[in-house]
Amino acid sequence: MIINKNPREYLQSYGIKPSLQRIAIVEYLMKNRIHPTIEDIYNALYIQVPTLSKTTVYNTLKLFVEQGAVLALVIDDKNVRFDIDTSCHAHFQCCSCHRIWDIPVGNADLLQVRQIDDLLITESHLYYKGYCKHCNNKMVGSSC
Amino acid sequence: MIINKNPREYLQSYGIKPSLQRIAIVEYLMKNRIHPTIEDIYNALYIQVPTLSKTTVYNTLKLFVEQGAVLALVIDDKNVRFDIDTSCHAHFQCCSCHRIWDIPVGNADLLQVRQIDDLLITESHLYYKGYCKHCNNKMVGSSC
DNA sequence: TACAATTTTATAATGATTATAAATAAAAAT
DNA sequence: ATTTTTATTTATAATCATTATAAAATTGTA
Repeated sequence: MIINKNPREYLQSYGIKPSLQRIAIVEYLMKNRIHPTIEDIYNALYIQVPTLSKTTVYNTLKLFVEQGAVLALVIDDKNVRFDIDTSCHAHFQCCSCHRIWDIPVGNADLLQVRQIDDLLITESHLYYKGYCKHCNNKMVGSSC
Repeated sequence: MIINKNPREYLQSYGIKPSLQRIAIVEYLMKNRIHPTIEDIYNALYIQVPTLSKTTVYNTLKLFVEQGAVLALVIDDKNVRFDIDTSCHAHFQCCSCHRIWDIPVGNADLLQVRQIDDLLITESHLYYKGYCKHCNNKMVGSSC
């Protein structure tokens, strides 16, 4: 799935009707590949979409995830993060600044959605935790 | 690290002073390899340790995780799960019944704690989501 | 225009987790 | 053994992400 597509078409390709709010949200996800929280998205958009409500952000992301247009990342125990890049890659979260980065996976075999035992697997997630360059240098306090 | 060890020695080997409550909790984790939540642990133990408080379960698990005696699993967005098996393995969570199982990893390379770019990696987690045999047969509703 | 369906919104409710500070227990010192 | 100090446990309240609910606004359609 190409991400540098116009937001409207992107939504439609996943069977999602493109409303003003939905377009603003995908657009934000396309341009800000920081694995944002609901809060991040809301804070960034309520200026340009003044009527926006946080409930709408929750509802919209739930819809996007259900339709497969966005991936929900459960890595941080504090907040769910969202990733519009649904292609095969891993993540790294810094225990100190809590930012999340994409990590390419060399051998993607382990992440291939496949049959294991009697389990029907629909998603695979690989993530690392540790300290980013900045926080490791500064020796800033942990919280993982 | 051997898990079939007596709880007291296990705690001591991680530099944790073995109190009554702490022993009850590791013992529970050793005998019930179901990746329990705080709630699960509390519900199972407050009968045999009547003074037990949920705050203690939170505090204790936090200590165990900090000392490396137990692994915190962030897979389910609802609750953190705990695993006393800190050896290299993956997990599977059923989107319907929310149970979590251990999955062996064939090639553990991806999960090896190592240096990537400028990142200092301290933990790796691989997990799958989908439907277990029981829920897939019964076609029970999702919630992932 | 009027009707129906969808989407958005504000508000309240839920529920996991953390903060706080008092109570208890254990260890050390006298 | 008794006091003093430290560590641990506990009850309670606070926080904060997420969900539920129902009303309001918007869109599509006859």
